[in-house]
Amino acid sequence: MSLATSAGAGNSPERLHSPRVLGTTTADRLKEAAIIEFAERGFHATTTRDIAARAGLSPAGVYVHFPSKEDLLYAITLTGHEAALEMLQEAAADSPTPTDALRATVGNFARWHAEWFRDARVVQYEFPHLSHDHREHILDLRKQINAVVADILEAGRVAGDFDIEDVPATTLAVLSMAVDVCRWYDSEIRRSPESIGSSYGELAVRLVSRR
Amino acid sequence: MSLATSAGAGNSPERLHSPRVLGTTTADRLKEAAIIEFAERGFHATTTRDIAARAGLSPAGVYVHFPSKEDLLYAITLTGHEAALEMLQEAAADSPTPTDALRATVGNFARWHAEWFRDARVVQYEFPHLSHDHREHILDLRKQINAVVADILEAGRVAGDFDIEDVPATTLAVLSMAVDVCRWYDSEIRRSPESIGSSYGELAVRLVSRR
DNA sequence: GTCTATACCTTGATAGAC
DNA sequence: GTCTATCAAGGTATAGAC
Repeated sequence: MSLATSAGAGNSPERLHSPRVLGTTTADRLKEAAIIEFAERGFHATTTRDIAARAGLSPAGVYVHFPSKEDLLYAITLTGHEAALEMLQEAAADSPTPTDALRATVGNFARWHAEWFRDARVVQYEFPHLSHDHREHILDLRKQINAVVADILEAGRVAGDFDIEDVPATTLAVLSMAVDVCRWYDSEIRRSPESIGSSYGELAVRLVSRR
Repeated sequence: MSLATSAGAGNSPERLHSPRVLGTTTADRLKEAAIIEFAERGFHATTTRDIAARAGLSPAGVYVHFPSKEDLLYAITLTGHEAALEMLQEAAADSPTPTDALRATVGNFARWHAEWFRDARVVQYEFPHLSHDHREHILDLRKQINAVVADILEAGRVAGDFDIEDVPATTLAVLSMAVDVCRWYDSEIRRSPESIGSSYGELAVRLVSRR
């Protein structure tokens, strides 16, 4: 599945890039289990016994695949950030104008935060609980994510399409809208991730377009 | 200090309603200490020993004032939600038009999430870790907070000032922008809470105004 | 209301058999 | 690679003196 198809429209029926490969190996099953537990109760409230039980292993079985609980969090966080960044870069590359690029990136970003809300919660809320070195590495990916949108806003401002006072501040506000989706979205919500994505894409365009 | 003065302008130098009374009693000192610890490391990662030490008490001293760690979280969460709701209601009441009301409420809400970012993080991120009964009660306050903004958007839509397709969805998006401020704001950030508030107020107006 | 001392439990992680 | 058994540390909360 190529993102190219969904990037422009923002409402294609196929799922976005999965932030993980599903259940292929035992390590993947452990990541799956840990995502569900971390998202539900937080990193520190989750025990390695919870994770092992959900993955169908004994408590000791976890440590064959990950040296510590924090390494498991890091693996999940890394995969999640890489998936999100890749998705944004593809969406930006496939868009002919800054307006299209903004709609596609913010729309897909919001959609991703709904579709993979458990992964997103771990990515966004458990990030501060990484070890120092792991956090530094992830921070680099976060800056790249920010830069994708900042570059679009700056290009649109220079081209005269956008009316923006402060590009970094507006980047933050626009990403905030999308990130916060994972806080309130869950499986009970009636609206589809595609619908959320397309409306957030439009909101972002509205927020910056010259009138 | 009345909020009436800051509600309209959104950039007055006085601080917004404190979500707590500072250091008056031992219970307040414990709340202060717990806010710092919960905001920094999360509810479950914080030990009652951490809180007691920061408040200058022995580990056992906490239980004279709060029956459990969760009750301490509830007390903080309740005060925080009440302060935020009161602030929004005053800001809305002091505004003559829907546009002014939206600018004032969203602006002050964003400003509050910067100025009291530690309190806000506890309010927003530790909410799921409350006990069932406590969570239900807080949920009621959250619905009232939502309603303040939803009512403003609906009034502006009916009056023809705003161009909104879906009022509940737009309410969510606008509040999301402001709530997410507490995720990235901290004492290192150069921008003042007042400046954040006034620019987020403008962004909200831009997002819904008929052009 | 605050302390010291401690009960009792759960935790992350390891040892060693299979 | 998975298990059972277990450790050492640290957790929340309580008892009882002052």
